[in-house]
Amino acid sequence: MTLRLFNTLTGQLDPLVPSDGKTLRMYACGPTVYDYGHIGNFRTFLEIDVLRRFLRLTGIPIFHVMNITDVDDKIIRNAAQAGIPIGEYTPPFVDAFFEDLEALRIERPEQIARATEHIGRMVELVQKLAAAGAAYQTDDGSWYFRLSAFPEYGKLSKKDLSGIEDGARVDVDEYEKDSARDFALWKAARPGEASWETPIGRGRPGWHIECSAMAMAYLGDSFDLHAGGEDLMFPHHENEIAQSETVTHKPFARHWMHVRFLLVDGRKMSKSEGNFFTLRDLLLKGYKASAIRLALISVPYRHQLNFTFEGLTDATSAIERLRTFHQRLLTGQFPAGEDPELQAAAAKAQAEYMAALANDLNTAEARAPIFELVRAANTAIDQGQLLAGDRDAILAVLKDFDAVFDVIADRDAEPTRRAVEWAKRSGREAGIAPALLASQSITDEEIEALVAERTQAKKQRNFARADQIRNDLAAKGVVLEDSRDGVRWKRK
RNA sequence: GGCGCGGUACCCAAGUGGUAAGGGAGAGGUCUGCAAAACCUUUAUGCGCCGGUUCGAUCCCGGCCCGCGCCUCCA
Repeated sequence: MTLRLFNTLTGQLDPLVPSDGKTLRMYACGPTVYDYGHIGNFRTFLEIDVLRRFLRLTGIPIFHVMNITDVDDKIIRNAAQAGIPIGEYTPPFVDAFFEDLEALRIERPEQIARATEHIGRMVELVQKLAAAGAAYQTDDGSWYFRLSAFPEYGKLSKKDLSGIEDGARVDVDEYEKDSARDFALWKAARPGEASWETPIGRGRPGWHIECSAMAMAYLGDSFDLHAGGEDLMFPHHENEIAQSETVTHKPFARHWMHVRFLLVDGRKMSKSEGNFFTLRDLLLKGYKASAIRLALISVPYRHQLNFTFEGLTDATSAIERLRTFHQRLLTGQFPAGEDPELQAAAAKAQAEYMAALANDLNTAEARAPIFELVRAANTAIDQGQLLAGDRDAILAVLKDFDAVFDVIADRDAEPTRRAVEWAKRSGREAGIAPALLASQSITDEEIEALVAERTQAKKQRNFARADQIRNDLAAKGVVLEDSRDGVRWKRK
């Protein structure tokens, strides 16, 4: 099964296959570590994670490089405000970023590349551009890319820049660029700012150069896929193409994937609008990491996703349904054998699931056959028709579902616990939802003991005591389910 | 102003030139000591509005209305 993925460059669905016939080599723009990641950031990383996981499910190995931008204007500004060097300012945010990825079950790329560790590569690239006549230095020592050196500029974002007047919306006063659209490759050192002494002068890299340099360092002049948020298409990715292809005269990335922005309550998320959420904000409100993951990946990546708390609640319920069903399969007793209809249903769900994802990662469509199978199987179990062979076939489908969605296996406790600890440690207790604190106030062992006591009470037909225990637990967000096979409990 | 996307039931949302997946929520029922879970029934003769093409359009074309994104740091 070959993934057909929309390619920004060609404007159509193109098959995504490794050009070397083996490993898919991809580069995805990572975070600028000036603050904690917000859900918009994570939507992009989640969608790229879906891509990775689906490729692997189809048997394609991946070599995925992700940069970490640990030097840029915002970092320099924030570090200066904090009164510390950028080398001290960014590490906590890098750690937090990886912790957040883990919480959301986003797989770590094979290669992480930090900008500050690749300055030499960037300098070499600037030198090559200068040698090619595509870069020039201004009086203050900064280097710029000469846009006129790359006639294909705009081919990714389909922009025709010929009609744009120099200086129209660009600040031309600061530096003496040849053309207002020329972009910075290297920024000359300014007093008090982080800088490196290099053959092209003392300074720091412009933003775009790092991705060109690091992508080529790890993936070569040409590679299979480059991905990122839609905002990066222009100018960031356009600039990467210009820098890279001017030097190599080869196509930079063959395939470009752009993830659409998410909206919050119908508006672009921004701090000034007051609709800005970090992952940690949501965890502290009591939403589970799995629900956040599912909510953010359930709308296909090329569509705007309108994030709401209701959507998070919906996702929570959907996950509960899947987990309850999964548990039912694992703990139930089923006679040996196979039911032809259920076998066919499982095979159909599997096929439709894969086909949906292969169609430009249509996650919304991919969910449907899974839930249809859940209903069919639940019905069969209720009627005593599900056999061991059917259970195995259905579990195999769920396994493939979770290979991409990764929400059935319950790993929600740890991220929440860590978020609460972090909040307490950093003076953010006010952000912790009371219900979450209540839930955290009881241990699994205490719950087990109360459940056992309730079972005893029920045997003695002391329903008053049994209900009291159930109500007490409910107050702490613990839900009980009685069944023939015993009592199952879960934290809401 | 330029470029682009979207408007599908109470909410989210997929989708196709031949008559509307899925999830959530609500209502009724089965089961249960009561619940929960599960299952069954139910909630769009309808897919922003108006024209057109067609035997037939939610899906194609044109116009209009509304919302959103990008064009500048931004995932």
